Amino acid sequence: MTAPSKAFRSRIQQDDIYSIPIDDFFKSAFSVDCVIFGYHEKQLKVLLIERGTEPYGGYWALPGDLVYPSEDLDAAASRVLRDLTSLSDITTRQIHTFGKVDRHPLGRVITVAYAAIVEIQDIRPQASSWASDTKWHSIKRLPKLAFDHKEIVRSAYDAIKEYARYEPIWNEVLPKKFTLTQLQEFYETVLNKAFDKGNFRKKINTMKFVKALNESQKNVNHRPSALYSFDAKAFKDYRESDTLIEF
Amino acid sequence: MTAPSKAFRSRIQQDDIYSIPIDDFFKSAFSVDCVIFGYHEKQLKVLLIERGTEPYGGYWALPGDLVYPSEDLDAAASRVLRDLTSLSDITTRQIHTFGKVDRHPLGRVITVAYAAIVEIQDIRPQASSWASDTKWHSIKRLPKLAFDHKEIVRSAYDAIKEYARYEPIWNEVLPKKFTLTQLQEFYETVLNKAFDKGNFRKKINTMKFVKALNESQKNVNHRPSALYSFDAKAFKDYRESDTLIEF
DNA sequence: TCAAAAGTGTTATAGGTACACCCATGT
DNA sequence: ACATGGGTGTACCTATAACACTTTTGA
Repeated sequence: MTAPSKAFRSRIQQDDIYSIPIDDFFKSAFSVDCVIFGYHEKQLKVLLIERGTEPYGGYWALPGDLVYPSEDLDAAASRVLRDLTSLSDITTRQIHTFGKVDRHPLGRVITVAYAAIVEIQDIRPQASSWASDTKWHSIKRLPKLAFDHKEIVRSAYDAIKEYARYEPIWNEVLPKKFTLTQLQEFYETVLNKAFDKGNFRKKINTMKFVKALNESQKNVNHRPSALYSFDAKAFKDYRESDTLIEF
Repeated sequence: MTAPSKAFRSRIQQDDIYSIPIDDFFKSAFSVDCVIFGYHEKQLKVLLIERGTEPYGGYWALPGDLVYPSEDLDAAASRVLRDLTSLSDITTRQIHTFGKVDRHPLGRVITVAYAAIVEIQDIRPQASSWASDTKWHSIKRLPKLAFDHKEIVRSAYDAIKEYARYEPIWNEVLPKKFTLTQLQEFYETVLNKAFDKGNFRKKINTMKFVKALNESQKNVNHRPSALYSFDAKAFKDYRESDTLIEF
């Protein structure tokens, strides 16, 4: 890609900005930042990287990168996620775009925030090629973060709670076969809210896309739990119906 | 603002993109596009401008503009809205950011979509300084749109429906004193769904922030309706409680 | 037989849906 | 008196919440 063509620069210009040299509009950049939530046994965490360089050297920050000139925005988010976790096929959800003038001390950079949720055990720590140090931090006790990343995390956390209420995001985290207790613990952790066991199970029973298997746990020192799985086809049907269940 | 400093360009660069000249990251621009919904008497419309120049000359498009180098993102959206409608103090809501590589035929431009809703009667048509022609189009019958603007409108429409379910956005559109029928018509129009009169009124009665006034309509050839108004203080209390009402 | 967790049942209340009916005003 | 929209009441049904109870396993 070469410099923006004269045609591009004149065509894209609007009448009332004639007083500002058009080149100034090309002194900005855009990035993606990923809020990667990690779930494991009633713990919700966020994957942060430690910055090696200024600005905010030594601070913890969200993994992110500039978007390649010939790379779709969503693809950039998937790439950051993949480089850091070695996981592809993870659903990333665009959350919000942050564009305050002074949010980056060295220039004008707007950033598009994405969120994803993974099972912590599925990830080899330090798998990234470019993050100097990475660590899972409990969502409840975050360190000081670089840039406006605290605000980005807060926003992504709110968003993931909304997603959890309407979509089976637990399918991205729980094992293929899971127990209802595991499912309840997931909801309780993410939504930070306790549910009554009986009522929870009644509600799950109304969800046709949570299918009981003819299997149960083995070698537990209590009554073994029945195992359930996510039924993608039933979920598709449910999506197309108009009776939506929420938490 | 001058060209990005060497320091900025080297600091912002990440290790794994060394193969791409850093200058290429500054050949892009970002814009805001506004989906301005207009409501008036059971009609929901979108304000479009006619493009005078290529690309997409003659097409209808969303009002939008490049973001000024020293302008916050949200401020840019407010500016576009204000220039076109002469209205300030309108709530704009960021919807989504569109960043496909090929979405702008003349270069790499990502755009942040914002939505707003206004009362059509509040606007002097053609009030804009830079839009060659502007027109309200019914949400149900949109013309061919420039760029990916169809997708943006779709996305904003979905978002405004969600907002309507949880927030009193009718307060941005209905007169200070309104009737319950007007309120019901607003919901029916925006959500594209009919409600039972009695049940609707029962639900509204549970909302403490819709306050009955001791006034009624005058000079109507039927039983005059009681007038209601939005109670900002009661709404604040409601927001801080945990029992949220939705449609 | 005990601990631990799975799993079920009962009851009360709140909220949603459908629908019928009455009311106040101008013409 | 009638057309027009405003406004209310009831009966039914479903969803939710609180809570007590029974069941199955390994140790």
